Amino acid sequence: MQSKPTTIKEIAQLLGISVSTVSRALHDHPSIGLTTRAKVKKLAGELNYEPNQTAIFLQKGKTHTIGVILPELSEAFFSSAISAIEDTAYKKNYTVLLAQSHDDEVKEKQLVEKMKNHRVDGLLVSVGKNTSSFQHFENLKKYNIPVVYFDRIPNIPNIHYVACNMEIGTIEAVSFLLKKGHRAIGMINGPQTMVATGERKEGYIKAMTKNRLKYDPSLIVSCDLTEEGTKKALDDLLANKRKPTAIVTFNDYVALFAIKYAQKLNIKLNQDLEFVSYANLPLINYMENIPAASVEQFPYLQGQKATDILMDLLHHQDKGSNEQSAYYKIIIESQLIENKK
Amino acid sequence: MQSKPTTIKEIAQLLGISVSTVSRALHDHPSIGLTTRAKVKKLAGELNYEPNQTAIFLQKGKTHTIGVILPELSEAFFSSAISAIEDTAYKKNYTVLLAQSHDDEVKEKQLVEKMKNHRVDGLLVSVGKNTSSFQHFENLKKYNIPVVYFDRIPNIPNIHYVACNMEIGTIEAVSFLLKKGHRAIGMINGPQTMVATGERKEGYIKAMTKNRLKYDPSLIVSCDLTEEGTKKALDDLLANKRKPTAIVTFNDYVALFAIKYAQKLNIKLNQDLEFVSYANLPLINYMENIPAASVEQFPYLQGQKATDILMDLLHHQDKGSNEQSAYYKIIIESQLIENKK
DNA sequence: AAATAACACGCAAACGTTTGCAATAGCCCG
DNA sequence: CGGGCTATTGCAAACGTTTGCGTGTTATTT
Repeated sequence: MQSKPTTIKEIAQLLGISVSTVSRALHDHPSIGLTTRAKVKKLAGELNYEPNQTAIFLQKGKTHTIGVILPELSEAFFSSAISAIEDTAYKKNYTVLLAQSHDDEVKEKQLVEKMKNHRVDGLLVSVGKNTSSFQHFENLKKYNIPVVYFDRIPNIPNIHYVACNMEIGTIEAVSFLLKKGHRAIGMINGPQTMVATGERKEGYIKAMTKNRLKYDPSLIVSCDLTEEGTKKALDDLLANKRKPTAIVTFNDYVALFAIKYAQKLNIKLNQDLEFVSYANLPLINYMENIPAASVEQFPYLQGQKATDILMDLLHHQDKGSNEQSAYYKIIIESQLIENKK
Repeated sequence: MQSKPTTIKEIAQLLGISVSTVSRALHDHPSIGLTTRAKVKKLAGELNYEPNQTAIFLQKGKTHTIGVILPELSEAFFSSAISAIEDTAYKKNYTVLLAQSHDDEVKEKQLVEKMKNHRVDGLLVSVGKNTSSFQHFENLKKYNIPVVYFDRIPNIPNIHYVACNMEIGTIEAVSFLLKKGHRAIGMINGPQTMVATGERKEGYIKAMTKNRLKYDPSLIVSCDLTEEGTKKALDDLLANKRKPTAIVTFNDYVALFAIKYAQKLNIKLNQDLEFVSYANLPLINYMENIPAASVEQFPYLQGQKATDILMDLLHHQDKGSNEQSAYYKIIIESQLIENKK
């Protein structure tokens, strides 16, 4: 009962014709007669013939498969991105090979090797936060495997990437609060080491100066993004000589920690203290007490764009050959979204 | 500069020996002399030789790849599960091919075909909530592609699966509410088509009878798991002649929809109405108004076990041949977790 | 009616690897 | 010194496709 899948060879034998004819008939090659074509297709249908992709891969040197390497599948941002990637790839008839680095540089390197051995046509990467060398990715160029980075991109030249710029969104966020009358606006920012922390700070300052307001450094505090750290940061801000009436937080997790803590301190939300955050969590839709607005980073869109770029690269790599000094550098502007309550 | 990957053939040519010798040398075949073996390995190292998996796949008929089909990658439960699957597969040197059905039966069927064409060695499946026929999965048996179902399992015999039994958790959940003094306990259940719906209902009934209480069918309502459906279900329950003081909801999404709606109706949470739910969302930790308790379903563990089973099947399928009437049926007991607020 | 074009199909190589079998060499032993 | 053995290596088929080229048949042209 354990039937092996039908092969082109069997069809050929059964019909008394050659394999090449069968192959061509199946592909509607013009040089095959209509009657033969019909016969072949009929039998193929009856035998439930499905081409063996591995054989085609070997023959064509293309696998119609793209690899995805990212830090953590279970993080909301990435699971949303991978969802987009899979959707987009599926539409173009590509399959996705998945792997997570857990922010481990060594594992990341192994995964690149593995992807190469599996002969993926291209790679989508969001680099681990500890990754310092990007040679393992750069090596792929030699093998003509294009790489598109997204969200967490390496700081090196000559790469394709799509990322989200936090500055604009931050300016919008601060402006939003200013327009609502707030003047003392606090910020619970991330660790100094992260690029995103700098972008947020810059955005904050630009928004203030654009509105001819003085920038008060004491209103920006760092935070390690844990619940405890958030509490401490909020305490600091509330103890400031200029007590903020609104706070921009590094991300939704921090915002929710802060909101929870503020409630415990009997602070009236959206009255004594208003929050604006960065949307890492799609789940915010399900909640009652949420930041008044969020800076959206569009994980789904990022995944989609990155995949589109990769597809484009895959379909044009034969032509432009070595002259292709053009690199995709897509910046998605973050955008403030007012949360409906 | 665009070097093609090194092949075994090139190594053979460079060394003036045959490909078979190279192949065997690389695999430490005993019949190859030590000196040749060393020479081959040295050159292979220098040329950065990596075996072409697609060729090996074709030759061996095995791809060392497992397919995963699940409804929605961006749902917390599944992203946690896929994370476990990838981790476990990685340890056994397998790669995972990923696809989401979006609960669309037609797409699910296409994906099965695609997986088959890609010659995955085995399949991990969580079926879509509307899937009514499972023939597309059953067909894989003929091709000797083992399937392990997890979480959302079809109600058919002779399959391998790992699932979480909702009954125990539900009994615990209802008992928890009874102990708190509730007598009119409502349940917003899922669609009748899902196995999990039945289990919840059974658990509910058992908990009631165990406590010598009468089971009132009007207190259990179905729901399509959407926000609108949830509102309607809650309306129904609140209009019941015996108005419930506590409600068990099908999952956290439903719970949060219900909680949001209840607040809009000015119902005092944890006072007029208490909720218990099933934990699909790790993010519930970040929120203020949450169900009093949740039934944990261990997505990571489920993914892990399912992958282990599949690995086991893959490594023993040659032997037992057709005598294997033994099917893995792993039940993970759900467990009530009281949410700290 | 002969030359030519158009059509339909088959042959065989190629993709990179594995592996059963054959072949060669060197060696020991009688 | 020849027979047999072992240790090493090569040959070639196989996995399932695709595709350039060649060939035979039929239809069209002048």
